[in-house]
Amino acid sequence: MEPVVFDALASPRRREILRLVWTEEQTAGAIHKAMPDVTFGAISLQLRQLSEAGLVEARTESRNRFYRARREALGAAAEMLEAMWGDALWKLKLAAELEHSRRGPKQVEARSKKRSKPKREN
Amino acid sequence: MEPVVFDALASPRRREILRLVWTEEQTAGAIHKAMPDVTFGAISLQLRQLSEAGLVEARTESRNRFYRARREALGAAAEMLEAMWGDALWKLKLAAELEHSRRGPKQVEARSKKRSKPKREN
DNA sequence: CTTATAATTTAGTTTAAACTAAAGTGTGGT
DNA sequence: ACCACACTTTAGTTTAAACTAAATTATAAG
Repeated sequence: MEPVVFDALASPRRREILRLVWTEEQTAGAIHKAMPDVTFGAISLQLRQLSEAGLVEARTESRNRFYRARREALGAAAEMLEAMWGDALWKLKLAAELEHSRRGPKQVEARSKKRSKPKREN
Repeated sequence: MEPVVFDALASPRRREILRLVWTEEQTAGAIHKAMPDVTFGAISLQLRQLSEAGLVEARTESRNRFYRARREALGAAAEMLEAMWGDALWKLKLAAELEHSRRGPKQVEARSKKRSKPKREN
């Protein structure tokens, strides 16, 4: 077991991404839609880390990028994760951990929403 | 598997402490002697974290405190750790990770050494 | 060519983890 | 009573991780 795996699994965000791509591949966008409390950029950065740790692999199809877990790279950790997701309270614990591990500036609002035609003054 | 276990194992320092108390109990002092790159206080804090995570237990005997791993609390993680320590390069990787995960002020010298009789001016 | 969509990358911000130094606690020896 | 020893705790410092916002890349479609 490579030490880098421990680092990758230390983050509740990355563990949740792993769960989402555990049994079937998902696009980066779909993963983001499942975790709308952070920006798309944040998800992309975590996907990069998982990828570099060898815990997920990606495939490009037109404009989409599909990710899936490399379960064979996780060894005994796969059992740990599945045991965790089997816990009736895992979702509650995840929420608490995500809250705790937050860093950086808080999101200003529910994200700008790009007012339809602000092109007035130019 | 409790999420707190992933957090505890994320630190190379804590993983190394676990290794030291894996097969036989060790005093806090002995653990510190094995990791003289940090202060006794730093070791004590990490032992507290491991203790609160349920990964070690302690017993007091006169002025000493003996710690040992609670391997039964680690489940599949025990295999992961042993697999890691079986890697021929684990010691090298540990050193790199310890260096990387350092925080806080650098140690001023090789630690004061308390000059024998500085009581001159008073 | 232009615009929209999907995703990545870059630069900058916030926060908790890992530390140090020093003070505190408790036990044992003289 | 005092001091040394073994260890823990507290207060304060440094740093990387996790984020945001914005710029960028790349593909597709009118």
